[in-house]
Amino acid sequence: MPRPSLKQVRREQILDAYEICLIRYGVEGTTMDRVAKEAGLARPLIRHNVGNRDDLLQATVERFIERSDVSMRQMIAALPRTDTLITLIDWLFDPASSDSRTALISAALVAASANDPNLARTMREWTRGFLDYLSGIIRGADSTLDDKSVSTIAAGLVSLYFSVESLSPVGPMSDYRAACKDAARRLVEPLNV
Amino acid sequence: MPRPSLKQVRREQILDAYEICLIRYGVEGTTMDRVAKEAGLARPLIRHNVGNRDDLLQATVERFIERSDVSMRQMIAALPRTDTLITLIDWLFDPASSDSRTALISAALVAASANDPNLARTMREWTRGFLDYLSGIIRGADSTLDDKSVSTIAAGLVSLYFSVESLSPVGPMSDYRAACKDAARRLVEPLNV
DNA sequence: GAATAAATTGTCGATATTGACAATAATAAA
DNA sequence: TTTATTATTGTCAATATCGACAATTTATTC
Repeated sequence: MPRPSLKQVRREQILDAYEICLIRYGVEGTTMDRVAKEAGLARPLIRHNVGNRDDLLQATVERFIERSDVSMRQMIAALPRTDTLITLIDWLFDPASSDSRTALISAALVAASANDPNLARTMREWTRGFLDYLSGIIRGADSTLDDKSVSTIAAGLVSLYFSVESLSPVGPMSDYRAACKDAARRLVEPLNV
Repeated sequence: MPRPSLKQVRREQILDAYEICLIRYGVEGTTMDRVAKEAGLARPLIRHNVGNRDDLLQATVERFIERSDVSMRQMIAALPRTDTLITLIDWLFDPASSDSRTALISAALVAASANDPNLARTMREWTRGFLDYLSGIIRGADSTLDDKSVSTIAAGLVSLYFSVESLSPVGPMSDYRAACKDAARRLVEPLNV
């Protein structure tokens, strides 16, 4: 009887646009008009389908965490049992398979955490979760490693990866990327891969 | 005869305030009112002493580059001849001596580079300069190193350092900081310090 | 104390942004 | 074809922000 609801479609469409603005203008610089224009929708539709500014941010954060969780599990499932870490490093630092979106969104959210204690807590937990995922991978690749070594390698890989991707707004820096990949390899070199 | 000029004092005061806003709200989220309130001055004084929005950004970028250049040279001059890299790592990752301002400002400027090709070029050059400084330190610490190793270590240290400092808005993560410091040590471990 | 040049304050119009509500158009089922 | 429900558009007032200029105050020098 009713007209079919597009709310879910529109919602994704709007959150996609919000993410792009988030990367380009940051949390405080993202206006409803910019989101609307980016989404190709009228501004009242933003409100109709998602809500006001705060609702947009909250919905984006929730979707971001949900998605990064899913893609992390998928990546873990797709990793081979041998040469696990070498393959992981290839994926993380290959310019073709690289996806700077996650890093750029997290950078914007971390920056905005300075004014938003709740967001700060969320992003702190998200970071810990990311490190935990990586720790699991490393432990699985070399079960003889002690805990300290595991967290050291995990922190090193995360840092190198996010540094490279976060720099993408300034344009391609392929030599820096290659150097970071090499540094990552050196970190895992002494291990039993 | 004329009233003594406070232009230089006010200018520094205003640029300091702008930097704080830049870290908190980003380039697009920093308004003249926020800068004025942060500086404790009336808004027209911002215009009188520095200029409009664009002038503020440009002046801040120039001062940022100038300052980071000076502090980099000072740090190089202050480094000891023995245990150079170990000392450097201690400085970079000691929470007491750490200064997240540089990293947070550069993060904000890099993010804003997505809309501003000129800024992108500037920040790309600044990053290269930062890497070059570090390469020089590393080469000075171990003159037997080949070029590739030097740039690998430099990229690794820069990545680890900026990752740690850029995370500061979410609050202290002392274990992550310690893990990154340990990763940095592992990178320089095989060297003749 | 008067003159001069700068700092400081006051105020304006133009535009941007938000939140909210009303009105209209569209689509599927009965 | 009517009806119900939703999408979409239109419009409004309140506020925020910017750029600009005029008016006033202040401090130094003569």
